[in-house]
Amino acid sequence: MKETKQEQEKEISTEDKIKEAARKLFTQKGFDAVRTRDIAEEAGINLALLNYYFRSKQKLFDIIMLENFRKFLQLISGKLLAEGFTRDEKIEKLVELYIDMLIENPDLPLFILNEMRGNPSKLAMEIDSQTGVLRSNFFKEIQGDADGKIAGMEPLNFVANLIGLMVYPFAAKPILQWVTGVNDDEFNRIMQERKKLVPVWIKAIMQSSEGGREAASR
Amino acid sequence: MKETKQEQEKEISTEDKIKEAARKLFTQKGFDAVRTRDIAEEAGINLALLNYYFRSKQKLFDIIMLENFRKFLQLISGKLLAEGFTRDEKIEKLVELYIDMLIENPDLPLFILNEMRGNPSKLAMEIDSQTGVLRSNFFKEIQGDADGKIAGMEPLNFVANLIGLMVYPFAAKPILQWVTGVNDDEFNRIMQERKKLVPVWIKAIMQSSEGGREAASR
DNA sequence: GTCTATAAAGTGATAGAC
DNA sequence: GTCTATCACTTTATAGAC
Repeated sequence: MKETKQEQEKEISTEDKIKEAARKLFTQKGFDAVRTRDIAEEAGINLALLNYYFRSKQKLFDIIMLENFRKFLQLISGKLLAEGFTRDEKIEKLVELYIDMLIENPDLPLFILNEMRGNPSKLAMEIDSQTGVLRSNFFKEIQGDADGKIAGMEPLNFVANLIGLMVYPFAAKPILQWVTGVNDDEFNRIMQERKKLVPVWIKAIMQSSEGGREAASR
Repeated sequence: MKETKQEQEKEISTEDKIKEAARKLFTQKGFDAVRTRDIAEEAGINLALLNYYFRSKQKLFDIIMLENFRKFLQLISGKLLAEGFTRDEKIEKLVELYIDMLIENPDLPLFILNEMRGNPSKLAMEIDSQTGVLRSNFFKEIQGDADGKIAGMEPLNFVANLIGLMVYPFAAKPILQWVTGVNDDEFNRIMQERKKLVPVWIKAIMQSSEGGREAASR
């Protein structure tokens, strides 16, 4: 019989089918815009099964949300930053890992930005405990100056610039494609190039900010 | 009688009260997350009046959406760019105007990003005709090179970097505040400073990208 | 585990009195 | 113009048969 373990080509449990359908839709459209019926249809199962496996739409969403946050934060909190690399090397590796992840998950940035808008503190604590990232970790690893600044910049500016240069093109992908007429393949090619470019730009920004204090560093 | 034109302190028409309540809620939370009842309550009026003045929730949303887009695009399409300024001057003025606008309307970026995700082309054409911005205008004014690049960069990279450095801190405001522990006042102070910093950073980025082709421009 | 049928609550919109 | 009451429909969630 063809009833063994691989019926057609992939054997996915019903629970996972629902979860994957939910991940896709929730990440793309957010909690309110998705109906449980959409998820059931996308998963190819009956509506009642959703409540059988996950107690409610909200609980299913919470699971997806936590996993999405973890995916987004694990790179920042990763051991990478703790190894023996220089600051520039840390930035180079972080950018490469991050942009690769973003090419695979282009909807993640907007999802995160939207979720953080609503419940920053409530979510944040949950995430902190789940991922083990104390929010100061990132800074310790990236080396602040004696006055708490990074290369002469406000920490907020440094983080905003670094994360923004990585994340913003993905959050604004439709706008940028509309403005520039770039198609999906070209977009991904440009993002690949940005893996090398963003670290260069970040260094240029840091040098322009450091300029005022120490005339020559080498 | 106290029934003249200024009863308590401000005389706002019911229609405008509804519109302002709708603008606030729609811009903050998006179409799906807002109930018509929320708008009515926020406006301090009855639910039925919403449908009396605006035929439906959707029509009310469309009005807000168009106004939000116009606010976001008018600076890019403004006459500023067409005056006799140099490229650097154009960037300086654009950044200053933009960040001032964003400080006044911090929810605008996320709203725009979310709306553009769904219906880029449909919306885009509507906007184009409403605002009179052909999407190429911005590039003409900002001076591309002979090969279509801007200071040696892909146009998409130039736009993403420029807009991203202005917009991203506002889109990610809660995250950045959580990570850095910065309060609202400090955040706004840093954004004020960014009006001067972003142009400097953009120039640093352009120089690092131009480096490969022309050794010295001055 | 999976389905159909339906309950229970929410939500946009309108009718009609004032 | 503004209100109350209510309709019509959607949506989440569950009960119960198989």
